Amino acid sequence: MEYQPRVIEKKWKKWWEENAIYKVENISDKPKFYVLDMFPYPSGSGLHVGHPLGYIASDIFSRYKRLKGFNVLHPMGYDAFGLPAEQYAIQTGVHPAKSTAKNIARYREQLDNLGFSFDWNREVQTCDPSYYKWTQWIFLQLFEHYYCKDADSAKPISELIACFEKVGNGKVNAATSQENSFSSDDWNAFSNKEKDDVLMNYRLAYRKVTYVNWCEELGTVLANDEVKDGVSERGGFPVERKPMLQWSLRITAFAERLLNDLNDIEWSDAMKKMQSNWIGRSTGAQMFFDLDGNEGQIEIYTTRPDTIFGATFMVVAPEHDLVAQITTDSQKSAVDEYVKYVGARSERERMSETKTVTGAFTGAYCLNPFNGAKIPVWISEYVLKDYGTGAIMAVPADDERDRRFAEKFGLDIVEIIDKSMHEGATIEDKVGKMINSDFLNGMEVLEAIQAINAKLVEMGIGQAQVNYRLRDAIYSRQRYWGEPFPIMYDEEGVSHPMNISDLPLELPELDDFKPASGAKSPLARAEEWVNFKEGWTRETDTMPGFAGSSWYFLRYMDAKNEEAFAGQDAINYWQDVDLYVGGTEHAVGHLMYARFWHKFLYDKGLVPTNEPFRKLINQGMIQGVIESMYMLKEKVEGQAKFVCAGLVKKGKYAEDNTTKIPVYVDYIQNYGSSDSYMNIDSIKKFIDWRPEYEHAIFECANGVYQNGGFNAFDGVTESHLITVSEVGKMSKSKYNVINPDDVVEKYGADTFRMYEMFLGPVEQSKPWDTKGIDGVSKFLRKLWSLSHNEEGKYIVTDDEPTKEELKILHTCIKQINQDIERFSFNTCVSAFMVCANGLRSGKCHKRAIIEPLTILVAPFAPHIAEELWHLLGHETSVNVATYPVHKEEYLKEDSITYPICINGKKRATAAFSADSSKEDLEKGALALEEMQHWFEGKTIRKVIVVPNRMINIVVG
RNA sequence: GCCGAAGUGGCGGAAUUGGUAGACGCGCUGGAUUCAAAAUCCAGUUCACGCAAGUGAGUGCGGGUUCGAUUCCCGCCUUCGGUACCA
Repeated sequence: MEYQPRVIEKKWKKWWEENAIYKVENISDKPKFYVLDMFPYPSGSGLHVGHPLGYIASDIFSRYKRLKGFNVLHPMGYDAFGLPAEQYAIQTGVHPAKSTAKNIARYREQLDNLGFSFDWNREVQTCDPSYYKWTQWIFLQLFEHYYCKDADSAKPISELIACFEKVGNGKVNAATSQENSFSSDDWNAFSNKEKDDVLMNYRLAYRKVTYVNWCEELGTVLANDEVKDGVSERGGFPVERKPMLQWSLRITAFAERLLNDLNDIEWSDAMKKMQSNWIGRSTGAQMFFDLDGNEGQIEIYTTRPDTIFGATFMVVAPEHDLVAQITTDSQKSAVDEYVKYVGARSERERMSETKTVTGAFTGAYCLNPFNGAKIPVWISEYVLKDYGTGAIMAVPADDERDRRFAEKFGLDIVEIIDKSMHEGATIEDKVGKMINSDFLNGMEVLEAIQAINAKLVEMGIGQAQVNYRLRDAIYSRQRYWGEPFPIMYDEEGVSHPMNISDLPLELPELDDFKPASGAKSPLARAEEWVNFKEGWTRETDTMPGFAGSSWYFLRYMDAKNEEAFAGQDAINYWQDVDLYVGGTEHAVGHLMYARFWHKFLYDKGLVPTNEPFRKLINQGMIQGVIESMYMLKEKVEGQAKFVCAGLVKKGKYAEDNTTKIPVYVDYIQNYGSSDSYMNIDSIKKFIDWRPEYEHAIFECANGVYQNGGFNAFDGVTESHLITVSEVGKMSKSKYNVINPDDVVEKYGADTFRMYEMFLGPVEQSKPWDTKGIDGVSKFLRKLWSLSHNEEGKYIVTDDEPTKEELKILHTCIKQINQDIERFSFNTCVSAFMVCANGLRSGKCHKRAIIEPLTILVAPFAPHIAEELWHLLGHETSVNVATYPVHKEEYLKEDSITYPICINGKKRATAAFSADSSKEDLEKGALALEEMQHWFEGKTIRKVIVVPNRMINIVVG
């Protein structure tokens, strides 16, 4: 028969399933290999062509590893808790569990359509109680542990309590937010509530006051990306920063290990750098400044303690606890107003708008501990409450932001470092000699830092300190669709963990998913669930998205275990993930949290490895083309009016007076290019789709279309309404989502898989374009035709292959091997094409060539490979074949064609026998007739011969 | 703003360690086949000048190192991802 992807793909999918070809056992003689994809959030718009890019790459690699003799774990599941399902529930009343299940079913169908080799027996869904039971369990483990810095390991909180009972906290070296020290007598005298509060300062999962984006009008907490310019993206309502008591995870305790262990894993330098910058380790000093005429001190952190004599003012975060206490009456209104202004600004805005300086003076002063100088205390948004101590000493002479602040508010600038010896040194460079700095004068910067740190300790007003930019992770969400906290509060408000035997704590049924009053999670509405016992309440917040995704890769190892998050035998066999494929958008979020959880489990002895993901490769995003029309903001004669982008460009209509209305890309001619446009047909399709624009006006450069008629200006019959083309995320709202099902329906899954790979390097982002797919489709037909004649008859022979045929095959084997190992799948596809073209022009139909080629192509195009494999007479799957190995002897060349260059530029080529010596090559090149005119009137200065590469003649 | 990545023909991209820039594919042009079309096959296709042989230019922009730079270094521009509650 002829190549019919629809028929053979269906057939083999069924066969694979019936024969459980992709089922993986936890016991095997073969070496293990774990290939993992970042699991998807099952969104309502379904899978688009961008999602499978990484899945195809990892599937190819998994199949390749299986053929190479590994026992490969290659699972898939769903990150199924999340905001979109909850918002959908609020809008439609459909329970998130229901819409999520529906979306998952859709995803599964779409994934199945692509011929992946997932072992679906191991599927996980984070929203499944049998899964989140263990998410809750791990949370409780975090709750019941603290971080011991001496052991550099997490330890049970019970050991800490025992220590408090005996000696208090004075000798404890732990990661903590506890500021006061207490004795064993103090501890034993504490009430339960006081003890709970103290322990919260040590637990790895703990409660503290943190800030959320609160929108009063919407009655909800907003994500940062739901806030634009201080107002909610939906509706444009004001948003304020509101303090709330929330759960956090003490990830900062693991900061040093998260940083150091990057050295042991095979991630790209870019990815490691992003993580290490996120952790942001800095060495500096903690310093205390007495307040002038006020009780207490200001604690600051600085990386440049040497610049203390240039500190002409202090800046504390507007939310800092001290602000209310130290602000003088005369400054109170200014400070209050400023605090209010900052409250309406997102953290991102505060960080990014560094050109405009804002702030307010508290009226208070503190004292320089070395010379007693009075230093004014200001507040400004550029100092963040959660970074360092939330207060800095400002040194305008040596810090860009401080200088701008000083200039704006007329504060003193005292030069303290003479950099004249260091030409080109920037303000950040730690070089130069100290001036105007009392006892530091004349020292080099690095020397001065040492000296001042010693002095701080001596005077008891500070010390050298390591600080991290990394902050503890806020773990509470005021949402319904997440894991409930297995935490109960008693009459005194003391937190108690639930018993493991009572887990999972399932979400209560609700029919209204809107937030409850007072910034409370919707769970607060489930009163019976919350007040489950007289005087006791449950935590009503739920866990964030990263909870379920921080450990899911461990669950795959033993997905059905009811006794543990995964059995120890399974974990000890699979160890860790050998290859993790996912997008860079998770660089610092998910990947950091998962590493943190893994290290915690490692400390507990529950996993054998210190790091979860040995090798990481990043897949780029496949973007969509967004096509939109300009619509005037004001209606014309009661009708919407669309205008050609050309007219906007020429200035007939101002862009400010228009909005962009996205249009289905299918309607557009030349979509994705600068001359994309809509013709009359497109406009009609658009109106069919959006009937509200039935009578709208469409003005083009050459005429106006309205009510079904085109009124041309110039006798033309075709309208050209130019549209705006942009590249961006594929999303439902942009009408540019391409469903892989449609592509598979037309070309087959094998073509789709190979085409996605052929588009370019996996790591690179690129816009989707179906146009080029024909080339890959043709390739597969060519591959088919190697074993079939024009009538579709099977024509494979047992003839001996020629030297040339063996060379083509073995070149291909070598390259595919090399390229898969370096994850260069696009060049693999090219190599296959070159091979098929070569064999076809030689009319090769020989088993000795086609059989190895079939195995080679199986990871990429598994369906056609399985069909060909069985046609070749095999009973078992091509998946259990043995991968071919190339033989160098077939690749040897008798002669090599060298480029002959003049001053590095190719001017001719010439073939020389492969065993020519350097001298022969030089002589031969110089003697070439076509080269002679390049030597005329010039001197040959040098001849560079690189064997097997090139010959370069330097003339001048 | 900060952190990270990318930029090569009309388009997607190749060039693995500093050594023939444009493999492979799309598109386009011409031809074969066909009553015609689709499909298929063959040839050509970086740009400029030239009938041609050929000559010159050329990997975002500006410099540098080198016999030789898409590749290394310095300074910019543009686009994309992240920026801690999108996932």
